[in-house]
Amino acid sequence: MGEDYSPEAFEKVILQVSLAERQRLKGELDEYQLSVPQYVVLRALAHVQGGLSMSELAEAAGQVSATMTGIIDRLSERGLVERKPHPSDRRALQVSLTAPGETLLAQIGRKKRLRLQHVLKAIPEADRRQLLHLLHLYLNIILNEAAHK
Amino acid sequence: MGEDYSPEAFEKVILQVSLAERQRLKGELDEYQLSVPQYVVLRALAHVQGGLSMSELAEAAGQVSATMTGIIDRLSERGLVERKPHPSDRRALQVSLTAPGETLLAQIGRKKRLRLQHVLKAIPEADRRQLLHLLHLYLNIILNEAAHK
DNA sequence: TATTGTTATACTCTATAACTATA
DNA sequence: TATAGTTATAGAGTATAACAATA
Repeated sequence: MGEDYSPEAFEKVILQVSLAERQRLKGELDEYQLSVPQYVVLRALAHVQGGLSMSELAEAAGQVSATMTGIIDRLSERGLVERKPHPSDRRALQVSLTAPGETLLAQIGRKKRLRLQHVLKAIPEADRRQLLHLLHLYLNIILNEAAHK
Repeated sequence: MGEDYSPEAFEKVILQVSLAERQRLKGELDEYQLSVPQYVVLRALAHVQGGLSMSELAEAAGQVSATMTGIIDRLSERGLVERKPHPSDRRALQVSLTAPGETLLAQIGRKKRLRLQHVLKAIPEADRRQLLHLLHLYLNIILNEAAHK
């Protein structure tokens, strides 16, 4: 209430939220020795039957495939993901979570959920719903805009 | 309206917004050959009379001072910031924006404002105000939590 | 010819440990 | 002794260009 409403104010708070969330995520992942890009990849692979190709992963993470090679190298050295041949295209690979990868992801999810419940307790229920709704709205707009670039 | 309300849904949308915003920011900064951490530093220095010390900058950007040395090295090679001796403590420095640094920051600000106005047009005015309000609320909670760690 | 993925290369960010100059 | 900042070192992420294998 009483905030200055302007594009500048909006831009500033969005930037701060984005930076603070990433900082916090990095801190949460520290204990698992996972980087943010590695976590993004693990999440992208969750619940995807048959896995994703390297180029699909690169696309999902907003990176170039040469970058993804390195990320998957490190994740697969740790046994969290695996590269399998693509059934019909011999140029391509199918990357998927291993059992330990799924277990780790579930463990991180539980921890994040607990922490978030604690944060959300500080927001009245009606506001929580409203915030979730507006964030979806905002996300759809910026994703749509990004797609049209 | 009608979104699934749950900590999982909340966590997911916050993560997506945070990642998408950073991605977009990176894209916007590309044309100025600035990285996100460099931009964060320039912003931290804006409107700060007399500048900040290396350790204050590191604190503001959530990094260790050895990291900040490199970031400031690159920004000052480009003439966007400068290191001056601290007036009373001969161990410390005062880092501040140069005139070109201020000009560049203002230029980026104009561009970001134009783009954001375009995005915000897609959100009804009442929702914009509400979203801004709720983002401030959320930001205060997570910053507060981070400070108590 | 075009696409999939990797390798080679170069640069930025990141942290830790060791160091210097000063407080 | 403690603090401010840098250097040395190592590793991760990032992009571009060149490449091999396959489509």
